[in-house]
Amino acid sequence: MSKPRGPYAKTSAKRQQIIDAALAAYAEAGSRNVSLRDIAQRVGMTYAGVMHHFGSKEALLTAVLEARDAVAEERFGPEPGTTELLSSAVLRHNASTPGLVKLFVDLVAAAAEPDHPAHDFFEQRYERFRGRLAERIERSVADPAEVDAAWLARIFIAAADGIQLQWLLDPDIDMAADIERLGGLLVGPHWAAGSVGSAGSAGEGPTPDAPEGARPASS
Amino acid sequence: MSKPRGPYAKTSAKRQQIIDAALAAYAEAGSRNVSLRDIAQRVGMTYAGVMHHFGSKEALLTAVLEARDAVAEERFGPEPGTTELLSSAVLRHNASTPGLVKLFVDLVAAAAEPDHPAHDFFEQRYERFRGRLAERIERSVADPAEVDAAWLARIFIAAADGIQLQWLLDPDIDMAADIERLGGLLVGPHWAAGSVGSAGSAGEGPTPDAPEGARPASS
DNA sequence: GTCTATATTAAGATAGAC
DNA sequence: GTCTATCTTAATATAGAC
Repeated sequence: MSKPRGPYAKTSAKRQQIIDAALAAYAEAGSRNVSLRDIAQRVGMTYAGVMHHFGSKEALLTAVLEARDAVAEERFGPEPGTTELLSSAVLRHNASTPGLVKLFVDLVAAAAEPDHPAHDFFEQRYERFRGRLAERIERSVADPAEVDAAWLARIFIAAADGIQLQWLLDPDIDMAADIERLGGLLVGPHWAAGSVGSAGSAGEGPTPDAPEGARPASS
Repeated sequence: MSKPRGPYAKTSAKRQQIIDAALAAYAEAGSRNVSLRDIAQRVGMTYAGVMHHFGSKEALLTAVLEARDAVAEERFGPEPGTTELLSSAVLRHNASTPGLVKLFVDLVAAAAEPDHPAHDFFEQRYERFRGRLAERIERSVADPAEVDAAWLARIFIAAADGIQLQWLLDPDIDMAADIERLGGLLVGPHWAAGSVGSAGSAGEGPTPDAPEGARPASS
């Protein structure tokens, strides 16, 4: 997956370089006003050169989001479920990169079309995150039989996505605090016991280092 | 506001005709593959003719969403706050028009950009809906001092928006049931006492006629 | 005042030279 | 693997007919 040996090493490096440039472009400019020509210029290439590596703009943007996921996966390790509970820390980090949040919303909206290149990616991504979160919820409550973990997972991810939508229009909204509070209310004090401060508190806990690309289902 | 007398009557009619055509186009095709030329063709006009009436594509699309809001406002009457409680009925209706849901998500994502033509529209729309919902929540609970109505409004609208995002990718999700259940859990049995069945139940209540364009903050 | 016709600009996609 | 050149489509602006 990382650093392939062989004739593709150079290509892979270029790809990563382009992805980084795209990431930077969206972080700075927001998703409007970002063309493939802009991105190409950042890496000292032409538009056609970028197209050669990704085939289409949508493929490149999907690769950008995949790259963020990969980074998150690496940081949190293989233990399933725990990453999702960090969502308030993630939202806190996302608040510093509105361009990337916008990229996510833009792409997921476009990917709703069944024949969109990124459709399968997002479908599987949501499925995966819902499954993991549900599993983690079941293990964190006293009596798993009393909660509908699948429903809770859907709702929680929905709230996280939706609050980012509102935040994009009104940056004064404290996304992380709102979601943390919801977690405390929905699954009780066990929520986020792993690393974030106690639920219900709206203060900004320590949360050592919010990883670059970790989030439950929203960018 | 409606049916102006004078020289603009014909223009106004044309505008409405175009809006209806755009609505139909999005309902059928989804938001990709819909160009202003498609819409123009539906009303027997050229692209430039449509442009004359709206000035830009974004202005037209905003007008479409405004028109839906206007219809909802008319149906529900002036009583503030009650409309929002119908959201599960609205979501049930929205489930039949994925193209329009996609239009909403597409536009709101684009409108996150501060200089986007529809930015102010969405900003005010969310502000308005949050205010109304918060007010209604305060009146529906036993002790208003014990709930943070503003937070509940943000979270509830966020969940409604977010669940539609998931539904676009997985139509098997029962948006209305999920949100109804959340309402019952967050603000208790008083929730949706107006017209929808008792909260917490995932069944599909009667909800006589879901109006064309009513929804709290999502399309 | 309302619309058609046309031109310009920009972006994504493709073909083929090197 | 990278680039030049070209094609297609969409958005925008303008001129002028009725």
